[in-house]
Amino acid sequence: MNPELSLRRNAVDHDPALQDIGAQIAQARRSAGLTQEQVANLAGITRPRFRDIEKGIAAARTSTLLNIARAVGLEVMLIPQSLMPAVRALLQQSDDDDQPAFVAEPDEGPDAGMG
Amino acid sequence: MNPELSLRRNAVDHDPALQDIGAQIAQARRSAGLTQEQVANLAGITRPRFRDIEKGIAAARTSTLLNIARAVGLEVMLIPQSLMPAVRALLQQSDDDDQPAFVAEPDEGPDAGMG
DNA sequence: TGAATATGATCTGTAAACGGATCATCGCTA
DNA sequence: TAGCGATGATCCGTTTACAGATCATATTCA
Repeated sequence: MNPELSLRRNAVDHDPALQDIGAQIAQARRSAGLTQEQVANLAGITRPRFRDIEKGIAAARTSTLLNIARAVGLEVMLIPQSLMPAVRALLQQSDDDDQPAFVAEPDEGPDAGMG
Repeated sequence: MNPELSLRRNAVDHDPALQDIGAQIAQARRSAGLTQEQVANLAGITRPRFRDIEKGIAAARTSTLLNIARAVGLEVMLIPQSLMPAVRALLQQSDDDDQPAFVAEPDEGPDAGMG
């Protein structure tokens, strides 16, 4: 009774940390130009399962997470909490050089932008 | 037959990447001065289960891995493979700072060193 | 229009990560 | 020697990440 008081994790109770990891995987997958099915095959799981993981619905096993990360060009690393700011700065910095300040649009007239 | 040719993952076939993660967790746990039981409680699992994970025998769920990492002062991060050398350099550097170039020995005379 | 592709979603079974209990072994200290 | 804490290890039952199949919903393109 009183399911609100239960400590049990329901299927609806999605961990935000899992969703965050799923979002990072999804972004890396799109950056790599891969479909869900391709990554699922590379990681040795099925597409429905990979979808659940990308959505943060399911908590993949560590071995599966390693395979997925590598398939999309990422690596799972355990970082001391004290070094997280430095690592974040490193990631942020490389993100900044990745993209120029404004992106060249392939198919719009010269007066289409920034109206 | 020819078990070497089989693609199947047996229970005996322990993934070295899992063992590596387990070793990192064990080292961080000892650095934090925590017992297996303490970390297991902090992570919300039982001690036998945590032992399996630390040994690399079992592949913890991602949610469990996150809880364990935080319990021992670590964080799970997804790093682009291209940035791994930089991150490794960062970890190596802070490891070097942790320990002075030579360790003061508690019980040796002044003429004992660098003979 | 329709075909092809990518993604969302649900179903039935199975394998493995979980809880909980139990016992053994090792190292340390009184 | 006995006692205690930490770790190694195995048992059974439950939960859930998995496989595999199926159907629906865009979206794109001929």
